[in-house]
Amino acid sequence: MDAATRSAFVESWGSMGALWGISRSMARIHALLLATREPLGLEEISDELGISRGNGSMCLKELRHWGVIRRVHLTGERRDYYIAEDDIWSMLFRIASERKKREFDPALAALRKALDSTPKEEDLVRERLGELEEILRAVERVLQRFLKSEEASLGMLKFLSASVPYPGSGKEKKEQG
Amino acid sequence: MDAATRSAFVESWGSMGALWGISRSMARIHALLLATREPLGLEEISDELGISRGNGSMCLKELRHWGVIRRVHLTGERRDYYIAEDDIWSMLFRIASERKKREFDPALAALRKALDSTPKEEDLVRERLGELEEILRAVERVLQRFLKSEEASLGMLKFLSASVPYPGSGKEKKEQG
DNA sequence: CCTAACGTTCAGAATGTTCTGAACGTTAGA
DNA sequence: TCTAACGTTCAGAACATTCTGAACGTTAGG
Repeated sequence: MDAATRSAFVESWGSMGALWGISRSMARIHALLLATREPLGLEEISDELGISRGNGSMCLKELRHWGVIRRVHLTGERRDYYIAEDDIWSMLFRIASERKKREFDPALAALRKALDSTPKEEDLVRERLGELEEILRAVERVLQRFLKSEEASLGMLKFLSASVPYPGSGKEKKEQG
Repeated sequence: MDAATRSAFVESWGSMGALWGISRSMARIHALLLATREPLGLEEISDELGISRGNGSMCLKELRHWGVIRRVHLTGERRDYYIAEDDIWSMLFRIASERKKREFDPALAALRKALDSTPKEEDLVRERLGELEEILRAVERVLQRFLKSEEASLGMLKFLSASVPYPGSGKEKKEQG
């Protein structure tokens, strides 16, 4: 891979970090390690990306915490080196789980409480909050099924992308309790 | 609905704004309008939420732009009033479409380019980037199908939440070109 | 024991995002 | 025409996030 392409990949992946909610630097380091066969040390990484050692150190720590990179030791070398783990899916999965718990669940709970305490005569409000609750409940169910198991979810994703019989114009079935 | 509950709902919805990528104030205004039967004016909204008129004005404009609130005029009143539209789904749908286009698509394109220009002998890197590409391609297909039509997508969501035959342990089918 | 190479931490700097409020334009009514 | 009520805008303030780099702890080798 030529330098320009590698750089483009690193930067794009860095930008997309915002989509998962991880910082630019973290995402760039991850991308660099993904795109490099040899283990890299802190200094190399920081120099290559033009960031400070301190920042690099913190990002590497956090990436290890997410389980997406691994620290390795080369014989005869004192430094720590890092390589990307193979399970990229793991990171996406964990971040999704975390965000659901921290951002989605509390909002849904508050919505339900608001709906409960809305008096009968508030027709319009009940209808609106009810519609919203229905949507979010559906989202929640999908997420629950999807986030149940890290392995299964990847299979589901691939399955869904290929062949789910979405209801084109037929009516919906219900099989679930 | 009592004041405390309404307030809790408004604040939770505000926090969840981050999940869709809209600002706290915008989300809070939207929540307030959802939870109120009567149309509200700029001044009432700003006072209730403790934000400036300027900010309120801008948020209302943007919310109108997303099509999730509507400006109404009360006879004999000079002020503009606002009420929530019923299609909350619309906002979620449009934001999702926009973010896919702006954040997801470029990253996938860069990844594909990186993969193309990775020489054959870089086994490990090709494998890693290949896995990532496979995941993102699956995500893209799901998003494409899902974001095709605003109406259909809501039906899909509810369908998926209830009865999709995810591949428990069977093998995947392919029907798509 | 001393030194140099290295990793880590965190206070404060830099940057990015959101909000405020004063200035301005518009309109209805006097 | 003038005034007051209203909506809008945007420069800069306030705030939040991310990054830097100096200080520090640890360890290997001398």
